[in-house]
Amino acid sequence: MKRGKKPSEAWIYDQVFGAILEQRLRPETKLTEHELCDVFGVSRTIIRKVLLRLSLDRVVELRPNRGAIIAAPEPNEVREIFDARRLLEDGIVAEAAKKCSQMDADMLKSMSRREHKCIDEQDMSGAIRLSGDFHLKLAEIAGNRPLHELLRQLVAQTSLAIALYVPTGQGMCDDDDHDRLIDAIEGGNADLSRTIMREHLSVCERRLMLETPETKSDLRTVFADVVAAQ
Amino acid sequence: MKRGKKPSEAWIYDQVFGAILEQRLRPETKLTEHELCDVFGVSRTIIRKVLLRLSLDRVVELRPNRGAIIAAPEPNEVREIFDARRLLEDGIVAEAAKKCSQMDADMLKSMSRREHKCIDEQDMSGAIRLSGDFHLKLAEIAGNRPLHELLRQLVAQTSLAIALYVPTGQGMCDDDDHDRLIDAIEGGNADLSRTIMREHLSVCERRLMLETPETKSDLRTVFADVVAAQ
DNA sequence: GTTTTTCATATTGTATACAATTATAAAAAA
DNA sequence: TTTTTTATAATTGTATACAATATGAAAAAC
Repeated sequence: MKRGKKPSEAWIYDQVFGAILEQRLRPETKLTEHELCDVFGVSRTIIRKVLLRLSLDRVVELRPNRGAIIAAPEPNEVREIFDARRLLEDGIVAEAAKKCSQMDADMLKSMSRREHKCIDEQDMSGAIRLSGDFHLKLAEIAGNRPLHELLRQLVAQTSLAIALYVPTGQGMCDDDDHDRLIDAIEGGNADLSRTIMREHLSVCERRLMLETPETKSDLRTVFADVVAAQ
Repeated sequence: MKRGKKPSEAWIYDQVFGAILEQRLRPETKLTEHELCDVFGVSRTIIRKVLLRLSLDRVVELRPNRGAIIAAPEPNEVREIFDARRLLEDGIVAEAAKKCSQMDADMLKSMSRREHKCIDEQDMSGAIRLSGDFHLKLAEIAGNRPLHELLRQLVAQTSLAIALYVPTGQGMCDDDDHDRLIDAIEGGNADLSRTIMREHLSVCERRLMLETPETKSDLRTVFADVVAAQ
């Protein structure tokens, strides 16, 4: 924690969100207000604001009178998030392709380089973060603030889903979709950009182990064949 | 206000939002926490939560150390909101056309009737609300919860924009776009639905006036009748 | 042995007290 | 008069106290 000065609400938000990305905080984990107060050295007033923001980003679930837990989106919900992103980013990337300046393109390339570096160093939470920032930068280039804010929410939820459904250490974005996207955008090719974006999001979605059932296992089902053989 | 029992956070949110829609609260009006506490008979804790939620919906602006005021989106921002809605609702209405059941269609028709009734009775805030609900119902039919939540935010911002940029009493939706939309959706015609929706949103946008009326309101006067009922 | 009840503890929800900051207005200087 | 300064009041930001609710463990009932 920061020395001397008290940590800000935004900083605490980042710390908690980061811990979720790094899977140090697992889904369903209870976030007790008093514990967070102790950890960060602030009052419940601040912690409650952080928890409210996280809950509005659907990263934690706020249950009335029963406190906050780390959210655990069902595979079904994750698919809806990706559907929503395909719709939004289809329009965003097309607009970005029209408006992208040389400075914008340079920034995108720099972000992509940093992302590759994280992947090389096995820093998966860093890679998830930078990947999200890359997509948000496109929304910024597209120049529609409401869309940028909406995508920010979807990216936060996607980041949680990746942290949940991709085993630690396993590669998520070891391809170079982002680089191909930059080329298409830099060339002002809106249609190609859209195709790559759509395909990119679908590839990401398929990499998630969404077939894994979230619900608890039924013992009878699990041992059905063993018992039958008896 | 509710008798005896203290008003809930959600109810206060609705009251304030409703007052904005009905233009009893004008843009730039300062929302002093203590005054709202007096008006609604709750502590600042509750009022601050309401203000935070309203600010996240961009209906009020929360300025650090300087309190909350009713938001006044610039014409430029309003255009971005409509751009964003065209993108989202293009996809939403196409999906709704595919999935719309008879029960859904009946509900849409019922909502449209109620909307026409409000317009006939010059109840403009009611009409704005019902129009928003109609669009949100389409998102519900489309069956994508994240998209529904994102559209809810955009609808709230649009409602504020309409309340701001359309003079009181003047018609906003005196056409029957919604009814034509229902026909296309009921017939499962996705492409036609998209065309109507796109055109509908553009017509709404063009109806808005680009002059900014900025008279502040007095909180006690605005909520006088609500409090008297207690 | 299992379930239900009861009670103590822990946790969240709300109100309020105090601190930090900003707005207002009167007094002083230009 | 106009501007600057300064003190006072008003308002927001944060911490904490108290109330309402939920949790969990021991005792009672079945």
